[in-house]
Amino acid sequence: MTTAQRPTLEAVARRAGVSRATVSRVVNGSTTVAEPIQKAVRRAITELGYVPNLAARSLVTQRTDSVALVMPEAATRVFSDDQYFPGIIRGAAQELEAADKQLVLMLAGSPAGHERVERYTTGRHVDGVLFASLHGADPLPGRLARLGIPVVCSGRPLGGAPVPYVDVDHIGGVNRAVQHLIDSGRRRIATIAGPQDMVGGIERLTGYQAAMTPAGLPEWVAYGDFTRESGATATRQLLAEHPELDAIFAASDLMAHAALRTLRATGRRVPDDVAVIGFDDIETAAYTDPPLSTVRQPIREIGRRMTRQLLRLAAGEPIEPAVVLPTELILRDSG
Amino acid sequence: MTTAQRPTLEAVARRAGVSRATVSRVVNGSTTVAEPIQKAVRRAITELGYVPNLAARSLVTQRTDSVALVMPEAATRVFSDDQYFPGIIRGAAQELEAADKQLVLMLAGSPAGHERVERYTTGRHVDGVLFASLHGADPLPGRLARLGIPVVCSGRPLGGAPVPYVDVDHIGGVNRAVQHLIDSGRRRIATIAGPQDMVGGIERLTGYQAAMTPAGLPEWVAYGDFTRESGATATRQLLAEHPELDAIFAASDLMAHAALRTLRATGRRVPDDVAVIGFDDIETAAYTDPPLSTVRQPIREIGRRMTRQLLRLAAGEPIEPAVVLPTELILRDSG
DNA sequence: CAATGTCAAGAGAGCGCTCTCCCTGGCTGA
DNA sequence: TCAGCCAGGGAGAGCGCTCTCTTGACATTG
Repeated sequence: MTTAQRPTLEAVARRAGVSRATVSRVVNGSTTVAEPIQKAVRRAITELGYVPNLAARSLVTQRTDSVALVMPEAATRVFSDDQYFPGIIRGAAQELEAADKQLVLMLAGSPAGHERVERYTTGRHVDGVLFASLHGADPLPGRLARLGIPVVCSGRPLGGAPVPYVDVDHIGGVNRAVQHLIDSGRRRIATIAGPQDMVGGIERLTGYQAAMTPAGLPEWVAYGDFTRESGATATRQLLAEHPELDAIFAASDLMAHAALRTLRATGRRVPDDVAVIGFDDIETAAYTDPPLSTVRQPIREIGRRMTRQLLRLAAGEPIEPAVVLPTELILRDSG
Repeated sequence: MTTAQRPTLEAVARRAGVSRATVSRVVNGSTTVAEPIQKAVRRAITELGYVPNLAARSLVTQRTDSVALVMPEAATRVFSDDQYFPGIIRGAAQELEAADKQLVLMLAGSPAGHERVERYTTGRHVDGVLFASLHGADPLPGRLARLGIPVVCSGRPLGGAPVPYVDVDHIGGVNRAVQHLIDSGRRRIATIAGPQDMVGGIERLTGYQAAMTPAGLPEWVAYGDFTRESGATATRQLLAEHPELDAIFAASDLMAHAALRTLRATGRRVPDDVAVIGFDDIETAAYTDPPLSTVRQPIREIGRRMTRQLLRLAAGEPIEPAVVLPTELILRDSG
């Protein structure tokens, strides 16, 4: 417990011999305060160690200077060792720091968590809400948008809610990757697709098809959920159904990593017998055996752009409804 | 922009035909309100969609119902693919959710960031502060504690500030790991130590020494900063100085992973020629080649316990100044 | 030289909530 | 019967800040 009461505007004003209003003006950077008075006020502020009470400020300004970052992922995937969420967090934190706003992190894995997020965000306890990686057609972003609360999603929201989003060019990136496999002579190219209730999962599969169909090649698909375990299962399944396959595109690096191991366990050499390309370019990708070729997506940049869009929205500025960032094919040794 | 003004206590009170005070009592769960009135108030609340204004509440209660989680790591290491921070975040988020409090995330990598954290936390904008993984002897936790602001650190704070903390048994875990190497016949055991300005780095080295010295074995130390790059460099250095080494204990799994690869690149077999044991038990550890033996630390549990301690502190309850969680030796194939 | 304009600074009204009184009325017990 | 006592509910004073409105001092103009 502090014994010393925190100094208030009033105290600063008395000490500087001015009114509360003037101190407020100085604190908030108004230019209409004469130089000597500004100096006196600032001195009083440092002498007293004055820090504005944000609750009081919020009460009158109707702003909170904080934004929520919601991660509605199932607990298993969030924070597995893929770096999606940490990347988004860093990008967002960086932009918010520049804007001097706070980042409130909310995990909405459980139904209770989701309800809590809803209560909190609809209660306008934040100036805006960032959604990282929606699952399925969550109605919450649309509902918030309709309430007039600024919202930006990472990844195009399924269900067609008119919510601004930032995403990467999944289709183009995967298309290039699969085209590269075709160009290097592969003809029996399978894919481990991601979950089909997430836009990333859907579009990466579309990208695969967009390269395979025009080439007249057979499309072999197994489904995973982006994790290593699911990647191993899917690889075994593909090998059982199509033992002659000579390449695999996996919709995540974790699944690609598992494919690498599973292929080796069955005596296949990578890339000699089977080429493998992943998606994400996680840190580990450069350290697999062999190093993994992959489609890089600029995760931090997604977080940054989302935040910038949100801040504009909150400031009442118009923004484009969709920002799509480029992906890049990183060729290492696996394919 | 919302056109509809948010309903206030006043509005609910009018609708329910009671006073503001009574509504407040119902909202805050006072028992001294008669059943029928409670019902009426609750109905008015749902009908109007009333959500309390937290700023207004904070202003009078002097609580914010939020706690800050500060990550003062250098940008390079935070959120590399080791799972320390995500783990802490999840653990903390989980406990805070149960207590219905918010998690405010602050990255204090840069000097500006650190200054921002200081301003924010000393300004009492949160009910308590969690520090994850201090670097060096940061004076901030001690300063906050002296201001009467609840603080809990992950890892014993260097510099001897009397701040409660939650840590794992680094020394015991490493000791067991190195002892295991000795027991399995290794005699030329080197270590890749972590940064010596972090308590984890220091104590893991101590653990190594605590096993080696009594056994009368030579102590070979190279230093890294927990990252893969530093692990590779350290391994090369150790091999140059002691080509005859037959085991390496690395103070992080990332460094151990790099050691695995570097050893293989020099033609050594793991574990036949050189055994390797890491620390952390990150997800990737089970997927290295060969799968990595390591000392597991319960990261999520650290986050949970820190938060529990903090909440107790904030509630004015007494807590033990240090909580030390056990570590566990996980034997896979590398050593 | 009076009238007007300009700009800096103060006064004061809330923002939406909690919480401490204080009042009311229905019961109890002597 | 009536004082005495609660439990339940209302009144009202702020919490610390922002912001509009107003005042006051001085410069400018006809």
